[in-house]
Amino acid sequence: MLRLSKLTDYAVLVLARMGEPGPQPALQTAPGLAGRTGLPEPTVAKVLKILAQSGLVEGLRGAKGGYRLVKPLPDIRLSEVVVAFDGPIALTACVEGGDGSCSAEAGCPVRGRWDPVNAAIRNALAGITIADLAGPEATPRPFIPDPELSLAAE
Amino acid sequence: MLRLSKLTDYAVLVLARMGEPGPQPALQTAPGLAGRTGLPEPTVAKVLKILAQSGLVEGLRGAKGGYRLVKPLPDIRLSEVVVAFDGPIALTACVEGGDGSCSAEAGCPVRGRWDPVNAAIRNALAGITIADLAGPEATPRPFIPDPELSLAAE
DNA sequence: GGAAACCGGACGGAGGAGGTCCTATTTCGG
DNA sequence: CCGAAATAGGACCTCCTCCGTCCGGTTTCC
Repeated sequence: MLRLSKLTDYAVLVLARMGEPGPQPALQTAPGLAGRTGLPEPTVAKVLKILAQSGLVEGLRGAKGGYRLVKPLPDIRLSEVVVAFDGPIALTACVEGGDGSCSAEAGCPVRGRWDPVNAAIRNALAGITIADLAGPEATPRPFIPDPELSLAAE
Repeated sequence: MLRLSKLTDYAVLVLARMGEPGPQPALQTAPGLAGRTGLPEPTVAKVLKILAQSGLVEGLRGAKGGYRLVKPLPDIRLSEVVVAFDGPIALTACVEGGDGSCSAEAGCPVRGRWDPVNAAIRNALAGITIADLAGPEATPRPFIPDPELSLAAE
């Protein structure tokens, strides 16, 4: 139903918790965040692993290790999180170079016309930061979408 | 991967074919459209049934029956098609009134903050018509998204 | 050297989407 | 009056993807 995956949802929650000030403002462990978010610990660990692979958080190994935000919440765009978990934002499979999987590729009237739609979605998600979703204590920055991106003429 | 369902994709194709002028500009049968789009006939029939239920096309029964567009392609918003097949546009399950399904509902830092995101997606999809996806022969109308909807302040 | 924590991958179950088919109903044409 | 053509509305089954979990390996601090 045009849903993003549950992992993405969890990731926003985890990032929001990591961003709020506390006793350990910088370094947080997976078990600790699991307890604080109310999510099961293996799931939180998986989320953090993916976030680390994407470069949105930094993982420090060893005892007294943990995860640390690489940049503050207002600088993390929602689109970055979505891409990390759901892959490139593309509403249809008919995007990346025609690999012949589409049977009616030749003479398809909508060939290549989904790109402006994808760009519009991407733009919408890029205009919202995790700070916007985390709460009012974070400092949101206003965002004006570029009209050219909403319906890009070729 | 933030994909919309295949049926939605097919629906756009079918609508695009229905909109282009031809020998029978108004009335088209499911088998005929199947042959013209290259899609399997039962699938096209299913798509048309759903489109008819949503009021986007009108079905005429009996021999010499078929389907007819209710309004021209430039008046059909992509969001209408998406809603018809994928249901209400909501990126997360945490939207409609808290039914207790969310375990960490109380004290959830992102509670209710997804609504602006959903509105932004909805706005992006509403700003594109099937005519925009069908080809240049249809008359596109320029669209300027409302910045207020992209990141609605409460 | 042991404990704590991250890293990477693998595995199985559950849920939803996709595709097909069947029957009933309506309408046109002979 | 009857048969053909086409829509209407389901039911059904299969397959694929996501989700949650777990395991072994590695790194670092006490």
